[in-house]
Amino acid sequence: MSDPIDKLLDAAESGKSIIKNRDILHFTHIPNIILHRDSEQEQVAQSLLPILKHSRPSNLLVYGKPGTGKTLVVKKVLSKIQERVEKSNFPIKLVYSNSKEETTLYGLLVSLGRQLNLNEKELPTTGLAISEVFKRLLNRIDEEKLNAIFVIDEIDYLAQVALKTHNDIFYNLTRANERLKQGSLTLVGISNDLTFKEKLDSRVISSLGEEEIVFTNYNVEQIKKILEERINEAFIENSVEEPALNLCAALAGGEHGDARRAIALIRVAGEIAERQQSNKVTIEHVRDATKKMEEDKEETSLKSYPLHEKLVILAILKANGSSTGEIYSSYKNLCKVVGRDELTQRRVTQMLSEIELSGIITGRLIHQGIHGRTKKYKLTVSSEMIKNTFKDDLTLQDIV
DNA sequence: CCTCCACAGGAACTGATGGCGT
DNA sequence: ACGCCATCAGTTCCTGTGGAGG
Repeated sequence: MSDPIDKLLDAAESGKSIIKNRDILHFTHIPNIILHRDSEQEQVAQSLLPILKHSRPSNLLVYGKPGTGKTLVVKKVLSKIQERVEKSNFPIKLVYSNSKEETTLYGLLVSLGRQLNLNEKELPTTGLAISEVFKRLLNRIDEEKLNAIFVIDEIDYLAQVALKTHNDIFYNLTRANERLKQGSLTLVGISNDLTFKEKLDSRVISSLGEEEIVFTNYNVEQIKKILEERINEAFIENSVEEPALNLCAALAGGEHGDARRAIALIRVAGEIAERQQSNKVTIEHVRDATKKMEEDKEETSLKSYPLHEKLVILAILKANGSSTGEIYSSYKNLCKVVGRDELTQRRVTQMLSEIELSGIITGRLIHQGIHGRTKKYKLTVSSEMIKNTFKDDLTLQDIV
């Protein structure tokens, strides 16, 4: 007679769990787990050594593909150094920001400012000129004689934005020390793209890239070791089968050597195994995990699209494997049905390439001679999946 | 060999939003 | 009250292009 939900919850609570410490299965929660980045840690530490002698270190650039642990290493080394110089007369102020999370230049500067304890009043979230924001950051550093270290993650992304808006933010950042009477500013840039420097002004390159460190990709062996260590801490003993571990390492390591992905994979596999009341993580669980992660990613990105993007996706669904022109007229029909103004074809082609980037559709450029040039798009996800995710959207209900 | 299709995709612009300093 | 500044979705205008068909 008990509620089925209660039953489920009871079962989950009392059921056996094979994961004993979930935190360890999140890539970024590293207590002191070995990253196999000894030499890189050493290099980062080396280049920051001047701090210990109470002087400003050179700016630093760190390269590496995603999931190579570059951010973790930088953070770890910096916080160690910070601990050590805490009480000296050269304490450092650590400021971290990710250019991808803060989509605009303004947002990034504000996030940096907040960490320097500039409040809403001293630094509003909008309304100011960029140069004004920058001035206020420098003023704060100057006033409080801070030795600030700005860690800017995915700095290549920021470089693109700066290039597009013709902003010389990098120049200002790298030359900030010339404007400071007291305190100092050191820049640590982290980038996925080894070639991004070419886009920058040569004056900026020389001061930004005073020191450079490259993180190589993990190979499958290293990924396996990392996984083993995490598994030892996180799972109950002997609950992950050897083949499952190998598959995990092979899947993540084979492509890009992405340790983050490998760890996420083993975590999801573990969760699936628990849900099935299994006491071992098997190859099957890992396979299911890859599938599930893929689907989750697709579903969330599908849900997060604005209305017109959703309409475009539905238009592709109606005319699968067709050209931009056909998709566009199908889209126009859908617009009529839901009673919205249609957007221009230019905008729709742009949307299509944006959607393509997320991997939900794939496009193929085709030259048909006298019949012109088109891109033909195909869905990579099942139509059921799309229908299911769009079912909840009120304006789309009738068409789905 | 030339033409011309049916778009791709870059660049510059617009208008709304939101909030600043003076 | 006013001008200014940054951002964003969207528009307008544009140049570029591989190859079937003449």
